[in-house]
Amino acid sequence: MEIGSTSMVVDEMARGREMARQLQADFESGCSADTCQALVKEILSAFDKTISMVTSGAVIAGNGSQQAAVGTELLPWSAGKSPRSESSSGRALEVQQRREMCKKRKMLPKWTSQVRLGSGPGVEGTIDDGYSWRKYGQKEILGAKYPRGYFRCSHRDSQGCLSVKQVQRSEDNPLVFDVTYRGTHTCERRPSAKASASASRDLLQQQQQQQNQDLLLSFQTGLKVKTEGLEFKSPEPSSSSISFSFPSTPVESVKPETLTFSPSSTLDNCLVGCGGGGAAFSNAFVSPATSESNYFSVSPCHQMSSYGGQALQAAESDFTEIISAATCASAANSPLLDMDFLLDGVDLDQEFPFDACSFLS
DNA sequence: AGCATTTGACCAGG
DNA sequence: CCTGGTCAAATGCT
Repeated sequence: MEIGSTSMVVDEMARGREMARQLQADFESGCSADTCQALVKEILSAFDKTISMVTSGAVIAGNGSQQAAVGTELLPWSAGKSPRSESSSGRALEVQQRREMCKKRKMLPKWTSQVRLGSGPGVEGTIDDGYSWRKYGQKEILGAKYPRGYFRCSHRDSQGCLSVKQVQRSEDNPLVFDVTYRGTHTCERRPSAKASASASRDLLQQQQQQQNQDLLLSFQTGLKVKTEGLEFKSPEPSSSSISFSFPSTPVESVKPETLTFSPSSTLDNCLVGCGGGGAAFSNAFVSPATSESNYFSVSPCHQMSSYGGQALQAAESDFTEIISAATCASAANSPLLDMDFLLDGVDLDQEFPFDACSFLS
């Protein structure tokens, strides 16, 4: 975690403002899409850095020299040993660290998303948003019909990433899950996300072209996302990957499903509609963690090589497992932004690799 | 064997 | 004291 000061935050915000001005000027003068996109990335990067500095607790308001050491250095896990294995002398320190950690967690930004899954007995799915999550607990909640699952970023130990999420099935609608995120990702995205998506695209082109055309048609028909409240639109969010799987019912019978991200408090609505009997969904906005080109993929085959076990388990019983791999990385990394994507015009052959191997089985 | 998940226990806050 | 959140040993899976 980058240790920041107030001045660093201000600098970063000023940089973002300057970029926005530049973008406005370029818009008026009719700049190229590439130039605008580059500026957008820079702006988002500046915002994200700012958020990271603030939410990491690395900034003490009013005095940059009094930076609190509440980054990874105070966390028990960053010490490389189990808190409970410490000696008695370390016990007090451990308790103190735990208190600090709890306080800090409460200060982390928190928002809730509602994820709606498609219906049908065969619904299963998983999301690859470039982040990996590890389940660290499940708890029966008083008065709640369904248990709550607790997930943390699997890079917590290695990179000190504090992002966590809670997944709980909605009582009103069993197909809807409330996903509460806390903390932004400070870890690097899995580099394999894009590569695996490309591989599946190639596979698609070689083996499943005809079947997928039907699926694509169906998907395009049902997949419509509206954009509101955003000055500049991007047809594809950055570095996100979506894996879908579909019920073994005819494609034509699949009704569009919608999932809604509704970040609370400081966030406006982040509404994303997904069609095609959608399972789970995630998206990622332009992230500071990666400067790579935008990528957006949808795969009806749930990429069994990587997530098969999880998907199968999910299919068996609790959809919580589906969400376990799912994350709204966009919200996790860029909670200040609202973005809906109009995908009708997107060339799905290029950008949405399908692998219908499991879908057809 | 290494990794992820499960689950009972522990802890802190209200 | 109760509850939600987290830990970590046990277990399962690849």
